Amino acid sequence: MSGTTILTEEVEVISTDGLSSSELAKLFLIPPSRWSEDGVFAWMQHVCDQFDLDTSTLKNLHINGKELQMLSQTEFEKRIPFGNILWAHLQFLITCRTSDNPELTKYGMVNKAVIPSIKRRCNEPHNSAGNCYYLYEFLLALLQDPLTCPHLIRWLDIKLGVFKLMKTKVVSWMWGQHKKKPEMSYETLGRSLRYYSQKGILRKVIGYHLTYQFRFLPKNLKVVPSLEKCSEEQEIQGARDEWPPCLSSRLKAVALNEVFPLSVGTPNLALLYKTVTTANASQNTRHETTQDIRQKVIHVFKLSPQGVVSEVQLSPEPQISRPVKILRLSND
DNA sequence: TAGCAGGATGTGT
DNA sequence: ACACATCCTGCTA
Repeated sequence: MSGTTILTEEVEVISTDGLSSSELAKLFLIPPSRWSEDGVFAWMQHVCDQFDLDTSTLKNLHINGKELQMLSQTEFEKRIPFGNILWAHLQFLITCRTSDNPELTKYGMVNKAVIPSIKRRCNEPHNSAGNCYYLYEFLLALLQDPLTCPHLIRWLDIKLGVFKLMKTKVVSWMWGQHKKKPEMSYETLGRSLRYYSQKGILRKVIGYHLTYQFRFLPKNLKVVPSLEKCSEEQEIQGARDEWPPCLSSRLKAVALNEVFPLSVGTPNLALLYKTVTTANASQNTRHETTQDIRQKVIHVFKLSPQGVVSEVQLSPEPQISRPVKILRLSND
């Protein structure tokens, strides 16, 4: 698809390889039944791209939105490549448009239909466990989905892996749907996040509500450009203002030069942070500077997958020369 | 009132 | 065993 393409009767967009996020946003504002063939193709391409699916099989598929919506689920899954995923996503879009929940509509909320499509990631190689979809993966998926990021959850500092939950109730609800726990609340979800702090997967950013830091990120992290309209720009700026550069630099100083990538064996990533310096750490941490800690963390990370988890805790005021407390956590 | 920390215990795989 | 889910007490902004 190239040049100017009419995606619907109303929306004209310029596209080369797929649509920009703003173009997608326009497309999603139109009922799927009114999408042109190119509109349907753009949507499919977007969804496939989100889930790393091969889009080559879509090129010879000539179907418009009206025809698409007339298909039963069985017909849809038979005719359309990755039909189960695309079906789920289509139902999600339709539900968004017709939901009587104003908040869900406003934020393009995810109906449970979208969850199976996210589940697709369970089949990826880095997940060796059978029932493998962890909360942190779920959050990462939301952070990479323009339907949920930045409305429900957003990066405050993507290089450092710092993110904020914008709509705790909705995100918790989604997690509950995924886990078939309709009573899921942020209180419960938050408890799980605190377990992640113990395991070294996340770090709570102290002094910032609903703000956490991934200690590892996937190499192929998809960055979602903002889909917000002008009316929401102030809200976005507000969120940015809550994350001053000075805090970024402090986190950087005490934590890592960069957020380490999640690599093969993601479910065991906590092990990556374990260190062989158990004895040394217990004796020598009282007068360490942040620079010492950073060096140690990097060193330890490179050294060994065995040992204890080190957790650096920040105080509200930056005092670089002051000793920093290290919480040592061990499964022993 | 909501967010947060973390202990105890239950549940499903 | 693991990864939560639930419930709880207590603290803080």
